[in-house]
Amino acid sequence: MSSYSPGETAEKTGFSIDTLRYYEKIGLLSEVARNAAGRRVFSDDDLKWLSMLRCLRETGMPIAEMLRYSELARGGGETVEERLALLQAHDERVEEQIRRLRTQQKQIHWKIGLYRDSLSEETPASVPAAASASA
Amino acid sequence: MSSYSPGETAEKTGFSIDTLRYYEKIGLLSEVARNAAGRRVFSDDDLKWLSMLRCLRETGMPIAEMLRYSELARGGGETVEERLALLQAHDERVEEQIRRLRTQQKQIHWKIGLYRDSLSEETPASVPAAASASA
DNA sequence: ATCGCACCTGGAGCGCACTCCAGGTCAACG
DNA sequence: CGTTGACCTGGAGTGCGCTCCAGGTGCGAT
Repeated sequence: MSSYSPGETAEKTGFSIDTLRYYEKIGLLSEVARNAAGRRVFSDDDLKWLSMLRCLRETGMPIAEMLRYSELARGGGETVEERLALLQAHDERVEEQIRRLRTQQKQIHWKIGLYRDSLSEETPASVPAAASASA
Repeated sequence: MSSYSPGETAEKTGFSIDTLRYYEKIGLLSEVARNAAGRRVFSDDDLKWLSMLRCLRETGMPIAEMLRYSELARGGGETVEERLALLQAHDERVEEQIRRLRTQQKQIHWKIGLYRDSLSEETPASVPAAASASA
């Protein structure tokens, strides 16, 4: 197997058909092949590329930068250094993102702790041990 | 000290003055105090609340849900359970977010590795050992 | 007195990343 | 031969979260 209808591609990549068309239109996807009827035919390479796009997208890379990356990727071997630099910069942002999430998660955990405490202080007189018994 | 001008507040919280006004308008900030001239005067409590909002926002909680949380917070002690549940649910999403980022980061690292390899294969004839020597 | 400045208001505008729509084509199925 | 369904196009619309703007006010410094 090596070619996929738009529907299959949407299903496999998690992008909607509309998004696939949109990505092609703005140049993230460089001229997808067509069959006799003018319908898109995605290749295995397209799927691989889409999976890379998905990864970049979900880690928060803006479309403009993915576009830059796509252009480089089309540019052949001379652009490898620049692509490397771009990915490394992005990787650092992802790292930073994770660090921040963890820091903020601590704040959330602390708040959750406060709420837990305030709930356990509230029980003494009110409920005669209704719900929540053992762990 | 215990009261802050809009400008100070913006500086300390990282929200723009416009955003502070917007948050008050939509109800994330419940009637900020005013001085004689009608200008906002933020309290220490406001700053604490804003820091919580910032934390939720940056971990990806949509405004609609922060709104729900704000309403609960205004609702007094009876809403503690619900606030707890809300934060716990959010915490799980944050956890999931971190997991996904890490997974995707692996894909990025792998790609970076490919680029590194393809660069080191390119050197043999060209450069006579210019940059990058040890380590 | 008047200037500059930080702030006020209501409402319009923006950037991003899609998402939806109307109207049309083609292939296959009954 | 008619209908269905997946797909096509260009372009308009959407949702989110701000951000900007015009026009105005009050206060301290010159």
